Amino acid sequence: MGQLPTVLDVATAAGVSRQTVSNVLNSPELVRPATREKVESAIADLGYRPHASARRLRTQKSSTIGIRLDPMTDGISGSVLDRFLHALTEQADAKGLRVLLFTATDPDDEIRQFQRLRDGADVDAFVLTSTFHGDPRTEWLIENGQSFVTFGRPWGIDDMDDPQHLWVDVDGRHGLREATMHLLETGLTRIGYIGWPSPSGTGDDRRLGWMETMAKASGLTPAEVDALEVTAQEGVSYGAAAVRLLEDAPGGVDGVVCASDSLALGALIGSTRRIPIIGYDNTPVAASIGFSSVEQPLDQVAAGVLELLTGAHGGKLNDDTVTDPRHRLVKPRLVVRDVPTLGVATH
Amino acid sequence: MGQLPTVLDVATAAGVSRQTVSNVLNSPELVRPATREKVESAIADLGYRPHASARRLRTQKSSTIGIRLDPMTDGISGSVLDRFLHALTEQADAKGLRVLLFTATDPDDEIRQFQRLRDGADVDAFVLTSTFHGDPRTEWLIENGQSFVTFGRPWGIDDMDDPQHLWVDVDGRHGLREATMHLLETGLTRIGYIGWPSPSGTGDDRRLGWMETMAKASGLTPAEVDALEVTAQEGVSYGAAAVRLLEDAPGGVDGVVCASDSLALGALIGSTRRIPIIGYDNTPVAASIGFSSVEQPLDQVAAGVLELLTGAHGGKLNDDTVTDPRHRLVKPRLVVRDVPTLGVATH
DNA sequence: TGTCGAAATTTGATCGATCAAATTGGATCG
DNA sequence: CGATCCAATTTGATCGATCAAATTTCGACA
Repeated sequence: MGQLPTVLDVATAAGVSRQTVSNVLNSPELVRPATREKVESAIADLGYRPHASARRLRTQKSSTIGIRLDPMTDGISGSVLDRFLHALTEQADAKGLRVLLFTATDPDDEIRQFQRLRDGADVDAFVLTSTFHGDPRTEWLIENGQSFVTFGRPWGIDDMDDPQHLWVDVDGRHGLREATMHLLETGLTRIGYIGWPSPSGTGDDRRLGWMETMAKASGLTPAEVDALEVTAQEGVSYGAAAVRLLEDAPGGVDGVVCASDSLALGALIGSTRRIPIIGYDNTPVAASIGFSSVEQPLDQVAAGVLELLTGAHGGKLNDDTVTDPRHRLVKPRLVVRDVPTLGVATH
Repeated sequence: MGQLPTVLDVATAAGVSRQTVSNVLNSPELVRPATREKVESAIADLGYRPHASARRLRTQKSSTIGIRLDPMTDGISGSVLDRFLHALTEQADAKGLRVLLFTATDPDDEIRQFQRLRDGADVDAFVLTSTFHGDPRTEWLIENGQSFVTFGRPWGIDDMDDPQHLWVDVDGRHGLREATMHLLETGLTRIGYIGWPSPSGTGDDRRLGWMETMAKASGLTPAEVDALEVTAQEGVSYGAAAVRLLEDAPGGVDGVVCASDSLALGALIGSTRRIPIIGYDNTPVAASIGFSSVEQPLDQVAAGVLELLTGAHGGKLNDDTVTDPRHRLVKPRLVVRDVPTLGVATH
């Protein structure tokens, strides 16, 4: 009860040497099956667990991933990071990796944290979220040879195919194609779009999905399609204002797809007619209120991140092994729900 | 560029020994000011950072706190854990502590994780959230002499004052007193309550706040007050159904306070008259839609947790030092917002 | 000025694991 | 049957820091 067992205790119990125990753990193929079994049962008997810090000191690896906890992406979609974090932690666990959190007030501060965590050998890779155009963080990480993967494409034109930049992202364009197509298939024609002002990497990508679907399958003229787009800042009240614009315009709208659940919720609240509205992110709000939304497959994103991180190049480029692609683009899924009866009493 | 500097490098540069450098870092009072300055400037020059794993190996402490990431407290209030986590990480950082995440599928699995993390010397304390009556986790932690603090009181009658159990919690009763009083002060009388079915530690506590305020300040008879309470499961649709019950009952209601924002949102949606409704948690949804809600001071909770953890007894009981209280009860704050115009077009 | 005790600093050992090199044991083959 | 080679295992050294004990320096005081 007093002391935790060490490799030496296990070795003694199994009648072998330290190193053999270590080998059973790290390179089982070097150990004869009979020996391995002896050691394994000794490990089980003593309840031995390797001492993480000792191992890290020796190997100079931490088996830990650092991720910044955003200062609450305030608004409704904060839960996306939350769910991603959960998926990441769960799957990292399964691979023997730990997830360490940190916070930062701004990108420069975040870089300072990178430095601190790297120097302390606390983490050996980082996962970045909410990347943006010309992000100084990825630049720093690349320059300093740090392993990292971003959740989100680098939106700068040049960076997108930078072989040193590993990324995983969700194909928002595909998501909005699905959403738009879904409404068109129910017989509606004039599908509006409420999105964020350009330029916005993610926003422009989603918008494109709506636009190309409308061009192809709505039967409207390009000018008519253009008139069905409204841009609004992120936020429920902006969504409400936007939907009114669409409804009051000549021709009106039959349905609306939005760049976010916040906008969709606003649209739902602001709408005077009961038209179907589709959001993005499938947040708990969408589920609670009951409107359709595009769901990001965050477990697939997490899996992708870990694959890239632990893959052949271990997050670092290795010029000759160009087997795996250096990024993953996963497809979101439309979750269809009935139009909710917002603000209308049922009795 | 190649190697990170170690204590020895710093010592050489400053013309002192390893241990002196170590002392400057850990027990500055042992070092003469002149020497300390020399060492400090050497540290700055070389950009030295102590190697966390080496230190942990030697001291047998990890300076790391483990916290379980809940499997998405699905519903709207998930963001509470999120915000708590953020506050905790931020303040832990400031104290040189790290926050390590883990997940678990059920309490037993969580106990297995405790064991794993303890044995690997990965963490030296745990923070538990969502504790419940007769929680096996706290039992295990106490039995095994593990440091921990819970966010949430132990609701079992016996456990509440268990000196081995450190906890921090939010005074929900106070929060509902404030909310109820606020509505009474605006001249309303019949304030209804939508809460969770008993027994529910948190729920019963909040309900009490409403009840005692009504008894004292509403001028209604106990029977009349009783009639203003409706219990509902957590969830938007249940909140909507509950508010209808209240409105349709003889006498109706002038306003409603709820045990959660989900219920409040439901009440808002389900309500046919435009009565003020107050939620609990001040989630992003409350802020977006714009209804009043009771906000938990999560940064104070985080601060309390860390104080207890790093305090005199370091999270572990030390029978003779009974100076600090072993728990903190912090007061929430009512965030007042105008009644939203849900589902009513403004033009 | 010399002595003594406290303060400041240094040296040697250690935490628990893995790496690198050395050693042992077996099977193969001329 | 003995030399050779490969597989399996062991031994010694090390990662970077702190602890414990030994040593030096310093200041006060007789």
